[in-house]
Amino acid sequence: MNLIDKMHRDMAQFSKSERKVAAVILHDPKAAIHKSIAVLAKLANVSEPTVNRFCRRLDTKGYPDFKLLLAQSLAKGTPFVNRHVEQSDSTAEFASKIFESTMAALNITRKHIDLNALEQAIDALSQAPKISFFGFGASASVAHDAQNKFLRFDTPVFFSDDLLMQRMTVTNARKGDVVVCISHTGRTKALCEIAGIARQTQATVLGITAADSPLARECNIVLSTQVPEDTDVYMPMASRIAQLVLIDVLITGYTLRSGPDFRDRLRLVKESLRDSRFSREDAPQNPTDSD
Amino acid sequence: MNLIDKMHRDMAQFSKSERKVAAVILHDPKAAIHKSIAVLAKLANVSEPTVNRFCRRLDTKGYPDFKLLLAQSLAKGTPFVNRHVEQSDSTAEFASKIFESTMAALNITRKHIDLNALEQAIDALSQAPKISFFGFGASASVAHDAQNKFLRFDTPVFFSDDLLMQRMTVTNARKGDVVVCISHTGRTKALCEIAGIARQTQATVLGITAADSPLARECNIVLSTQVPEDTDVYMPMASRIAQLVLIDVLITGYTLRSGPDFRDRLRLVKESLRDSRFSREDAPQNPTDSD
DNA sequence: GCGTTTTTGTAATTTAATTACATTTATTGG
DNA sequence: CCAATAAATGTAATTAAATTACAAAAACGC
Repeated sequence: MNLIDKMHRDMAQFSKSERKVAAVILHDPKAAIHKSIAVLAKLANVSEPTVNRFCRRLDTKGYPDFKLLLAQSLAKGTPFVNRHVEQSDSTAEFASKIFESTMAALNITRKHIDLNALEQAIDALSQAPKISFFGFGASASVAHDAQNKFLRFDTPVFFSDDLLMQRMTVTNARKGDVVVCISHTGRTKALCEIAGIARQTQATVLGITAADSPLARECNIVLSTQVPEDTDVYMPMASRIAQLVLIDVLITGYTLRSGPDFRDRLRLVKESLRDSRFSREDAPQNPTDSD
Repeated sequence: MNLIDKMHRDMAQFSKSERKVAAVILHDPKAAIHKSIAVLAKLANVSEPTVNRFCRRLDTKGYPDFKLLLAQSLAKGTPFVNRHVEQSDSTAEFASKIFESTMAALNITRKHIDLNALEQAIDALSQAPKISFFGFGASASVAHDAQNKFLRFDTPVFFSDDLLMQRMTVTNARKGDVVVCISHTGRTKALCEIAGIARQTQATVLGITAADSPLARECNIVLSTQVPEDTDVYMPMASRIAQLVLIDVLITGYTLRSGPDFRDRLRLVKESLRDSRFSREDAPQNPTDSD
């Protein structure tokens, strides 16, 4: 476990002097790893053995070992954090922030993924006679993207951003069909309605949305994208990426479950794209590319 | 820079004894960080000062400092790597692999981003009387997504997946207009053609594509997505995510450059979406959501 | 308030790391 | 091939750092 978290957690159990040591270290852990036990003791106004005892209390072999673990905690600790873009940011700064926020969002989504729901979702998709994708606004393009991916298989796939078309399609869903509803907030009325209609047709409704949202309650299976609320400053960015990667996971599961036969067909579809593009100068044609 | 990589890189310049030290450390770096200088010296069959000198050669303050940096290198080391999905993977396994590969791709793209090109791109977009997005296949949905984002501003934006529409639009481009061409491979013939036409109209052609590709050569500004070739096993996944995040960076830059006035307008657009969704039970309405 | 336990500090000890210097080993010009 | 020189390595001494043992002080219960 992370040493810094541990220090925060055990703070209550520390003695007065130990708390002083912890405070100095936590104030600037990066600097602390370059201090000797004597310097640190002086900064905390305690004796050297107190610092040593403090290290032992945190299950380290001694001060040098403690510094080593602290250094590792710092290096590992929260690799990517969500950082807000500021008006004053340089191009390099806000670019980095956006990349890191996105990576942080993916990391969180990965950690909180409900494997059970994921398996159910892949099962349902694998056996579905028909699959349709719904979403509005930014989620519409996620739905569109999902359709593109599933088009490579021979299961009929539907997507439209037209409300009437959507309602018509979903009304005709049959048992076993999968209706995928995508929404970051899970509070888009039109989409909840679609999900509701789908439920009545006995189709399997799969939500890629916020847990415990109105939409989630309409769904049979929910894959939640637990992206922190404040991730998207001006518009949904990281949350949408998380949705897309979830779709990637779904289609990978679908492909794996379809077995080698289907994967051969997939390769054929890709090879059919060859003529539409320039050949590579330096390397053999790669049939896995597709744009 | 990573100490371990550094050791590998500088191996040739090391002296005989230094190489012995390096070998022992590299053989099991994790164990090395818990050894004293005496133990390490004995293992490498060299004297203690030789180990010390070795540390200094790697620009560390001494042996303890070296161990600290080594520990950090180990903790940090390749946080996310591209790992292939195998037929035998469990759901948890391939899900993790996809998430990590995507994060790895983003990490690489972030590192290799050409800040100069990025600034030029944002400048061009900020001043463009008209912006259009082009892409085929998987990149079409990226282009579509880009259009969605830019629609929130009052600059005219165009996107279509119809080849004729695209050609018509691009033919009418004026100087200052920005034509954004998106392709993972950069070898899609139709897109290169579009880019070529755009160039003749004196519009600024911005490519989000592979460096040194046929498409890249047609562009005025290139933002390259340096995703390893083998990232996308069955279909473009990580590369497309990288493109999307690049779009996010572009629009953020665009928004920042537009100043506070435009950002107010953006908020108004978002607030206009309120009625279309359910209110939050537990928290105030968040005007930044939009799907 | 007194005995007990816990906490903290002082001083001594041990261990580790570094420096200064000597020796060996390679390198080059004649 | 052999000095002369430079580079590399090791030995021993020095210094710095960390730990231990023990004593003093503070906190706690009765």
